[in-house]
Amino acid sequence: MRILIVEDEPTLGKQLKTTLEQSGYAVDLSVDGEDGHFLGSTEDYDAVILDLGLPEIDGLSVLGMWRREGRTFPVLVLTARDSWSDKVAGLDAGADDYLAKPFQTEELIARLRALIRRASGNTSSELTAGDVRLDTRSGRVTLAGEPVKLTAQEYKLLSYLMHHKGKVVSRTELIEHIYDQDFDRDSNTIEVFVTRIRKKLGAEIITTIRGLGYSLDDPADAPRA
Amino acid sequence: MRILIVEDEPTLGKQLKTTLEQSGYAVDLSVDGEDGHFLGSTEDYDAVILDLGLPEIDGLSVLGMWRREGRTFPVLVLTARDSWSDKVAGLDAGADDYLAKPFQTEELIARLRALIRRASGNTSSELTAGDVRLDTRSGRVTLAGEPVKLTAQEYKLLSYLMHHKGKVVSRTELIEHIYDQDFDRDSNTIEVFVTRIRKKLGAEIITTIRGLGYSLDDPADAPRA
DNA sequence: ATCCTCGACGATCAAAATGCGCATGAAAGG
DNA sequence: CCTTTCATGCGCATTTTGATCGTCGAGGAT
Repeated sequence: MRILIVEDEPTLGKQLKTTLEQSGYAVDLSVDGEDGHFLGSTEDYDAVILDLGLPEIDGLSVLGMWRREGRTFPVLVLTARDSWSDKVAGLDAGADDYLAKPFQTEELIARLRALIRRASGNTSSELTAGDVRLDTRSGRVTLAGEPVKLTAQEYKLLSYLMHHKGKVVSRTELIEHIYDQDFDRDSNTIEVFVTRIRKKLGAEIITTIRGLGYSLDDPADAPRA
Repeated sequence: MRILIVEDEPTLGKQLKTTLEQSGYAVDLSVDGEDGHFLGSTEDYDAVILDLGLPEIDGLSVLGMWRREGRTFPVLVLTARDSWSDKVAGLDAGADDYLAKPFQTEELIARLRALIRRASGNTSSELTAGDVRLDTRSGRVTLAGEPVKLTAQEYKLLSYLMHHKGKVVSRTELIEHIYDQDFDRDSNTIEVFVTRIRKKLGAEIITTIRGLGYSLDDPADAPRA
C-alpha cells in the first residue's frame, strides 16, 4: 500500500514517514501544498495524509482541487486541536477522516488502516483466502493457523493482492502500489516476490494470467479448469 | 478492444501503451498528429486517447477532421492542467471525455472502460449472456457463478462479442479489434479461439452465421425460430 | 419435390513457434 | 548478515500455423 504525506513540518513529516514504512507502507513525503498536489494528481495512492496548516497553498484547497479533478483516494486530514471550523470545512471538501494534532502515532496508523480497508471494500481488518489469513492490524500472516514469516516486500505485495481479491492485477499496478516515487519500472522484482510468496504459502494462492498479471482467488469460489 | 494513442512524448506514450496492453487492450501508438490522423481515419478503434498539445498539426484539428470524416469512435482528450479553453474547445470539437495532465493511470483506465462501455450501448460494467458473466472491471469471467479461466486472447475475443451482444460480427471485424496494427490477417486464429471459448463456456454461447461471422446472443431474447 | 453431388466454408486437431514468466544465483544495498 | 535487486537461461503455457475433416446449402438430375 502506498501513502502520500503532505506535511510542512519536516520533523513530524519524516517521523511519520519512517513509522509508516516500518508498518509496511510505501511512503512519499511532500513538504508543501503545491508539490503535494502534484504528486497526488500524478501518482496512484491508496491513501493520503494531509495537514491543513500548510504554507503557500493551504491543505483545504489542495483537497478541493483533488476532488474536483476526480481523485478518489481516501484522505485523512490533520487539524489543530480546537479548530472546529477546519473540521467541518475539511469534511465538506471531501475528507474521509480527520485527526487533531497532537495525536498518538498508533491512532493515526489505526485510522489509516481503516480508511484503506474501507476504500477497498473490505469490512474486516482480517483478510482471508483459503487458509491464508492476513491480519492488517498486527501485520501477521498465518497459513492454516501457523504463523508465516514474510519479509517487508513480500508482505506488501501479498497485502495488496489480498485487498483486491479476485481482481486481475497487472504488474505495473503492483509496482505502483508497493514502491514509492523513484523506482525503476524495468525489472522482474515482482515475479521474484510472487515466487517467494508461493513458496511460503503454496503455489495455488496466486494465479498467473499470462500477459495480464496476477490474481489472488479465494478457493471458496471453486475455480474450475 | 483496440485503442489508438496519439501522444508526442515518447516516454509517456510507451508507458501508456504497456499499461493498457496489460489491461487487455490492443494498442497502436502514434507520436505525431499527421500519422495519428491517418491511423484514426484508416483503422477501426474502439476508443482514442488524444493529446491536444501536439507539434505540427495540433490535436484539436485532428479531432475536428475525424469528426468531419464521420468517425464516431469515442475520444478521450488529454489537456494541460489549467487550460480551460482547451477543455471547452475540445468538447466543442467532439471529444467525449477529457483528462487533465498529469493524471493517474488507474483513472485513465477507468474512464477508458467507461467510454467503451457507453459507446457500445451498455450501461453496466458487468456484461451477461445466459449464465455467462463478464466483469470488465476485475477482468474475470464466470459461468453459472463458477469462475472460468480464460487466456488473454480468449478474453479479448469474448469481451468484444459481449460488448456487441446480438450483433453479427465478421471475422475481419474481430481481427481488427483484438489485434493491433501489424498482424497477418490471413489466418484462422479467430476460429480456433471461438472453438476454445465454446469448449469452456458451452457451444451455444456463440452462434455461427455462415458467410457472415459470429453472433453472441442472450437466450433471454428469444434466439429465433 | 426429393435426393444427390459438389463446392465452399467452418471446425477441429496436432504440432511448431513464440515469448512470457520462473528459477536460480550473483551482486548490491542497508 | 539479511533482504532486496539484477541478470541469465530454460521450460512451458499460449498462440499460431497448417492440414484434415465435417457441415451446410445451392443447383442439377431424376
